[in-house]
Amino acid sequence: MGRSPCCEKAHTNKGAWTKEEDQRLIAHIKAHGEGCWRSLPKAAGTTYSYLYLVCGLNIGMHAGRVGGDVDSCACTRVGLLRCGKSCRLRWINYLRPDLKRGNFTDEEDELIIKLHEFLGNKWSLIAGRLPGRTDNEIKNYWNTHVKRKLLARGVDPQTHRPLNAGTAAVQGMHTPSSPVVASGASPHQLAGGSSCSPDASGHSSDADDSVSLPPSLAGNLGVGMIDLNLSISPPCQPPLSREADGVLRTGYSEREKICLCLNRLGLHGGEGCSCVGSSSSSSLHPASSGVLRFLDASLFRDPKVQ
DNA sequence: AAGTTGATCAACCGCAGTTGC
DNA sequence: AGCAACTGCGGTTGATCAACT
Repeated sequence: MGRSPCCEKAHTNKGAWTKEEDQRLIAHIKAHGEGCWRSLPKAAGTTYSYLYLVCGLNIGMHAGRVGGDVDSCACTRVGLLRCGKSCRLRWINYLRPDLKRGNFTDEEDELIIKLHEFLGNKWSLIAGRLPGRTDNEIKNYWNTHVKRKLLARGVDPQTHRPLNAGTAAVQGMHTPSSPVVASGASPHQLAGGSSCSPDASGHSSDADDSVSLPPSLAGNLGVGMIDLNLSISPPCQPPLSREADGVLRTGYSEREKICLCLNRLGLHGGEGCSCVGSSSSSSLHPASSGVLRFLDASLFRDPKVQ
């Protein structure tokens, strides 16, 4: 069976959040930051994060330890008895100040459809490409609106194939379970480079950072290149670094990029990398047939960490 | 006006992956 | 290395509201 619940059922509220609970959560996060539910108190034996979060609104820790004197704990006075998981969800899906409210635009609709075609039900990845939208929101929107929209178009919302067409009719198409990626790469790995905005021309500023699509698929999507960088907004700022020649440059160095040579991860130019010797970082990688070459190091940074 | 049905979406649950001891 | 605990994700549920009968 699965893990035990993240928190004790006793002493926690469930169901809809009240305004007061929202305010307390917002105040706590403003004071301590989002990361608070991760940071456990170390000094008091076996503890649970929700206890820290709950009581962090007031005195710090829920009676010191699980099984402690709950009645004497400020939690009971604070009145926000929520499991940390629930707090996180409430914050991410509802209280975060950068959330976009209101209906989805047609552009967002189409982007969701395209991303879903590539990624399947990877709602968090899709949400990462729609600033201000949450995975939960997109998931709900997909299930209530987009599915129907696609069915009305005669498209299977799961496979993105025509509902009554044979497989041969859409050769070159792929499904989320058989994505068009470099061999050995999963849909999760179908990522471009930095999350920097496209330049004024509307193209990615670095050809390496986009994913080339086979003509059949590109035609279907109505695009030639689609930027599938899946890092979470805000857009990255490539680091400023001083190179060996003493000159300050921005951007990621070749060795900061994760190389997919030989279908394994490693540093570009490192052991097993067959890129070495290629004249330019923009040249197509022989192992990836140009579909996917690098996962930029920025993808592995915690976007919340500035 | 009351009851029923359908749509929407916030919140919960369980699991997998990750982290820290 | 192994285990316990945490985090984050996707699937599902259930409360609420609007439209309809």
